[in-house]
Amino acid sequence: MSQFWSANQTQTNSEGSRAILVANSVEKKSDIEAAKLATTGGKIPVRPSATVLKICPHNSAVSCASCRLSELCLPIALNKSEIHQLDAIVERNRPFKKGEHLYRQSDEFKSVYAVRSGSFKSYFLSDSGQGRVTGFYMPGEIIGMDGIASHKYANSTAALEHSSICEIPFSQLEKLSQELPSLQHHFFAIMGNEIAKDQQIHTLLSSYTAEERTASFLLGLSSRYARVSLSPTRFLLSMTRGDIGEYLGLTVETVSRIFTSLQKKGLISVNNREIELLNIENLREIISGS
Amino acid sequence: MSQFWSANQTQTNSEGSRAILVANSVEKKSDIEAAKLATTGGKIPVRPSATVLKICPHNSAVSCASCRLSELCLPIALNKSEIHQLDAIVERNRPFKKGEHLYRQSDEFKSVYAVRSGSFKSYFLSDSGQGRVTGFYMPGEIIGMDGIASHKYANSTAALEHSSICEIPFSQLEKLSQELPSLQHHFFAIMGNEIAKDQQIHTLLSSYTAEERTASFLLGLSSRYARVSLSPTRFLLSMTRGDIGEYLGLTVETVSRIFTSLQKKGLISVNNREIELLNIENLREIISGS
DNA sequence: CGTAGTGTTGAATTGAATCAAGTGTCGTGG
DNA sequence: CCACGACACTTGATTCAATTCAACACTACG
Repeated sequence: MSQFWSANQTQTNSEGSRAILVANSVEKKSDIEAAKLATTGGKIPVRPSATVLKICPHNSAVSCASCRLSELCLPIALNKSEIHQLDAIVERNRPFKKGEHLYRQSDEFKSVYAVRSGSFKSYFLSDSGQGRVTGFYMPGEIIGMDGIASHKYANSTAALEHSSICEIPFSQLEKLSQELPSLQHHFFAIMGNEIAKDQQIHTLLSSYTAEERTASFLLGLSSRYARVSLSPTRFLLSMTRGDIGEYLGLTVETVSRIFTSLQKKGLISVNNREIELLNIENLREIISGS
Repeated sequence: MSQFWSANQTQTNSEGSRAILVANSVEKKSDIEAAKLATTGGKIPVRPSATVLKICPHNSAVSCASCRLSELCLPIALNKSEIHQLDAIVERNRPFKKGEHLYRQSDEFKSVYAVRSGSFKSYFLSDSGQGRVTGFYMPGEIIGMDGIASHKYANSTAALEHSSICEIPFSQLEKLSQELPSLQHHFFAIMGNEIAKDQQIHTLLSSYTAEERTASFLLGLSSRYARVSLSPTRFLLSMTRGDIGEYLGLTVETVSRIFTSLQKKGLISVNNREIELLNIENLREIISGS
């Protein structure tokens, strides 16, 4: 039994416990089994659940207060009563199937979304029809801020695997931010972070080689997996090589070639969507040695 | 007498009036002459000035209420009394000389800045010493939002020409946003706009050719000049070819070559830093034909 | 079980980088 | 005010990293 983690999985800390195996396979497990897996050894205490349903990572009945992502997502820095107020405006939609769209380019902007489980990609379609991936989103991350200024989403966003999200109507978020200074502060920070991140990618795209971009991408994923308590060294890619290429400004073929070349160098191990980072130090050196 | 406009210049609408000639030359004109130029035919009414000094584009005595950029910059959508409150927290610093730094990478984040005149570039220095330009900023635009999340600026920012700015201490901006819903709303919009803009550049860098990037850059400058009532077809570049290259992910040589090639095609006319867009339609076609 | 989508690998091509040599421009100090 | 030096820009020849084209293998799913 292999051990590659996707953002759909609940990784545990105790050695004895195990986790769900393959991306998108969650639904194939029985609720009972999923419950057993998820309740053993989780870092963040989960409210004793009335029904097993509560445990499924796509379950829409979790409140912000009980969500295991609460310390990464919007509720950070809010106190209990404030979280309760936030909770009231969050809409927990039905899960999204792989390929389903959260919204499409130039749809009217209404909400931002927090990823609860799974993952999403945003992409921009140019007039000439070809698309470019502008971002990947993992649990705890916020989607849709590109629509705030123009009241229309600038990108389309689709689920990469079976995923679930929390919808936060923006006008209500604004209203609440007016009442809760720490929410306003935190949302400014979230947007500032998005800006800083986008500028890093600007640097990456304008000066890094294909190998540097790819190494940087893998390390980025790694630390984002770590953030949600999944293994930073072994994980499943939810996106295709094509998606990665469109994101990094490379072709599918180049991405594939770089993966095999990094493997030959002993830095990573690739098997389809399964990635293992064997030597994070040397991966870092690839980037700084530019 | 040529007619190329820089962000330092005050362009007027009436045909009879003239404007200051060359970038960075403002200080060489007498205050009297500058005053005469600036007061004739300006679109936005300027308060009758007690001293001629008021007219200089770098003059720090202008209030938000009287600033000709007020409808582009932060005060947008604020009413008179609100603008007054904003005014109270804005610090109008001494002008910056060409090359002077507003802040440096990893300085403690304290303020965001609104460009009042001139222009700035932000750039990121990697460990390996080489820098990459992450953005250019023109009058009415906001600088420094990359520092909000981490409390440290992620970039360095320097003046490209003699320039002046309004400093807005961020903690005070937050406090005021708490009181003025429309300020909060507008600042969310400004940040959202920065995010959308950065994602556009992501697309540009990951799929456009050198020619497409350059055309897109020129058209972008053009519409930003138009925003501040300067000619969208004739302007002076305040940045070097090297800066442009670092921004677009190209080398100096390539930028230079593309400029001459676009000139040969009759789309633009280049003379040093003087740019004229001769055929905006065809420039647009270069981009969409990707 | 077949088909569409995804991934790999190789060979040829090419757009932009690099290397190199020059001219042009600006600001400074004599 | 001019001469100098540093920087900015241009142009050409060569190289190279990544794309393109092409053929094939794998996988996953109805």
